Amino acid sequence: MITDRQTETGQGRVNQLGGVFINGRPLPNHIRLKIVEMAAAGVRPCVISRQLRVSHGCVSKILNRYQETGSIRPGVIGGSKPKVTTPDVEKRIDDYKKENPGVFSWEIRDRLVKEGVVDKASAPSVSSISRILRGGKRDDDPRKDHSIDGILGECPTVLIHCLHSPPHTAPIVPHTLPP
DNA sequence: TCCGTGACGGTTGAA
DNA sequence: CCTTCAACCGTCACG
Repeated sequence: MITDRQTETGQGRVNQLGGVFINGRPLPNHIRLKIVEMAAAGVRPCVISRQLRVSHGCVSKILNRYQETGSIRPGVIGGSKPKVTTPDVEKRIDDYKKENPGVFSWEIRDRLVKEGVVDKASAPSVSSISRILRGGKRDDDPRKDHSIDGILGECPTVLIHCLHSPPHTAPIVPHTLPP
């Protein structure tokens, strides 16, 4: 059985501060907004944490992210990175390297094409190959920089303006609907 | 007391 | 359609 007051749906959980959250899922947008609003208004993080009943670790993280990226939104969850090479191709590259550790990337590319492992047109770039050679890692991760910070309409001036409205009015969320 | 950090248990979604 | 698995989540506890 689960402790605390969980909702019937089993989704809601309550943290040490009495705040509701859903484990594994981002905080709702209006709370993220509020955190940034308050910080912009000069409220200390510890106060924000207590008042909104969000763990200080989370407040810290969200504020930090906002400072770095200018975005209120959580990162992109789930899915896999688009792969430029198939697992099969990666294995071949690995094999070639094992046979001849000093091999150049362009040589590998040539060989992949020559042996018909890949089509000439769709062959991985030399830099892709060298990346695979180097790390055995995945290709580079431009995921974060891809984030488009404009789409939310989260202009700080708007946030501050929100803040100035009387506390009893409903929080004005500028149509920030997650897909 | 405040806050940065990372382990932890969790969910997600393209491949 | 089902499974994988690396990405992110917020909370908690430590320092």
